[in-house]
Amino acid sequence: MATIYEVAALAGVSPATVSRVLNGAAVSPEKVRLVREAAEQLQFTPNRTARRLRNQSSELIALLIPDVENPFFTALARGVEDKAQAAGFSVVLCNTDDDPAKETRYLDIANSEDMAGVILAPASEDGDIRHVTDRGRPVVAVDRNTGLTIDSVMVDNRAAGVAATTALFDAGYERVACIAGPLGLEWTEERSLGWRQVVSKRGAGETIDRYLQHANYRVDGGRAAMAALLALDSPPDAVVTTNNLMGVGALQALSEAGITPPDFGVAVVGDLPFSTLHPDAITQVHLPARHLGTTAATMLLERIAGDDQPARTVVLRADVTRGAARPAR
Amino acid sequence: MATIYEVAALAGVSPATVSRVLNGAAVSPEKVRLVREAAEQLQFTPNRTARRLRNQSSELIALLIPDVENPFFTALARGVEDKAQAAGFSVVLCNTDDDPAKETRYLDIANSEDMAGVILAPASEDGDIRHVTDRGRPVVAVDRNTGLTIDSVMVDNRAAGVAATTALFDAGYERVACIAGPLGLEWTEERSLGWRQVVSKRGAGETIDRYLQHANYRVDGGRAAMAALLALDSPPDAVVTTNNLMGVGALQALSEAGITPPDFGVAVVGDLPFSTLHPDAITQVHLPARHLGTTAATMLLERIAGDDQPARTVVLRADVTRGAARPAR
DNA sequence: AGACCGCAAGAAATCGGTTTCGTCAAGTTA
DNA sequence: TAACTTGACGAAACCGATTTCTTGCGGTCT
Repeated sequence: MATIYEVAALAGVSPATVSRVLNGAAVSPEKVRLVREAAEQLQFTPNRTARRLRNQSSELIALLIPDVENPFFTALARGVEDKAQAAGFSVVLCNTDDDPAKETRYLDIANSEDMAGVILAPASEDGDIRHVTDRGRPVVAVDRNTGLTIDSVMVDNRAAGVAATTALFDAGYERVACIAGPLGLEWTEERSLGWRQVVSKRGAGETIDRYLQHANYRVDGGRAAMAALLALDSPPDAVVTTNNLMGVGALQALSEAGITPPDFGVAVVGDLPFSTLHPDAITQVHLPARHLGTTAATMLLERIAGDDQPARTVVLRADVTRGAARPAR
Repeated sequence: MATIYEVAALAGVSPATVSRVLNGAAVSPEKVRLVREAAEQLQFTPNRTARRLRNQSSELIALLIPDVENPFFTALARGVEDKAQAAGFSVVLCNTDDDPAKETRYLDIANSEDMAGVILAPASEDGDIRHVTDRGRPVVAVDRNTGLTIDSVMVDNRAAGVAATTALFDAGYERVACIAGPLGLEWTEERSLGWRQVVSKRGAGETIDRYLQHANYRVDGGRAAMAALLALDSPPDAVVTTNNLMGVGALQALSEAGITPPDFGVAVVGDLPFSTLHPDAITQVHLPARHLGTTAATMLLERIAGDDQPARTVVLRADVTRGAARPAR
């Protein structure tokens, strides 16, 4: 690994001059040429560690997400990456597993690695985000809220729940259930509130609470909840799931019971990844995952560039592709 | 951000002593206590950049994969992460998009960031991996081969192709087609060779070449290829796809044509992510993605620890879950 | 012609740790 | 008691960039 000193020696100048050439400060054309040639010849790449120690900042952005295996978050990551790349930043992807301890660990790393900024889908509301913001490092929250007043990019979850549920009623279903995530997570509560709001107007009454299932927000949870719904005395004829994975689980359970949409209405808040179903059998409320990422990255880059206006919150809306109408009996 | 100097001043010792306490060198119990207290009081976290500059290495592992949105690679990433975490290393996930230029860029970054090592699913055989290995930084290739003799963890692709095809014949299908990736990629060629090997023994003869479709290895490619197969004069009654995404595409095309497995046999080399189908309708050759990751990470960590035995190649085998038999006509 | 300004470029300080080297004191051996 | 070993620990070098400080040269203004 050639150093700036070796380049300087070969070019017959001082290290300072080499640095100036590299960073575009004033140097005579003659020496610029000498330095360029020497750098070329030695295949010189500046050592980022040394540079960072001096500059106290790097071109690294940390992206903390709960689960790399969830397509929603990978799409978001792609969005972040695209914007970051274009601005000359690299993205470090970190898995928090929704574990506040892991999250804290990564935030500490972001600090001691002198990262330029952090984009965070927070595991909990009371994470140690302060560790980072206190040091003046910009942080943007994405998809979920923090307790702090920092830049954030959210989805209108209530509206998403409303849209999913409305689509099912419009398609002719009458007993619309909901598979929601665990209590205490804002995003899923908001979406199921959207469902409740529509059902209380257009639904069959009475049954609301029996038709609301809480599950862990993964595939197996959705599957179990769907099975439970089907086992009810008067089962629903349609279901809304508050995220993509539970949607997959619900469809699996239906498939195992020999039922295929649109015989049973299904609306998913989120995209069904790699679905092999006929695409318009199902209502999908497409969460703008990638857009969430690009927006967050843009905001973060602005902060890194020195923008210090008050914290902003951007709320994006989901758009819906409606599934088929309920077939006549 | 407190520095080691401030801690030293507060504790009334030299920075060297603080460093020794932190790194477990011999220091008198009394001073250890003083330093510990000072560090605690100042919330001292060592600056990783400075440490790295001195040590010329970090606890960072770069993982270069072609596509974070492909579940195969995210599962692999999880495997790497689990092992790395346990050993106190952090993983930096990088998307190469199968673009040799991006790959080179990230390899350069791995170098100039003084990363401890690299796990690489190579975009091409002639990438600039030398940049890294030449500097003595350990590199493990995973899933795909490089031209170089370095540690690598592979899948027995031929056997996977054979297993998928055999399962279909065993299930009673007679005209088994293959949807393969583009020519020139070893993994897909090997898998389709496995298919060819079985078909030439058990197949209907003649038609082999017409039943082999090449597509880009993504969902849309698989879908188009399946559509093309269905449009043949004497269409196949089953298909093998050489990866997961093309499998999804093929199933979509079938679904659009109103055909559902097992009426048409489908075997996928790879796992169908988030499948909503009845699970045993389809043959899946489960590639050990996560295991690939843990194995690669283990090998890399050994190298980082100083192991310098000759390059090893580990070949993992896939296991099969067989789909349903072909229904009688 | 002498004072002044501007610019290129080298010397040296700096970032914050780790590590070598040297010193000094306490303990050991002859 | 003198010579020697051992261990704790401070001073200073070091990692490789960037940046400030300083110097010296050439040109301009009066």
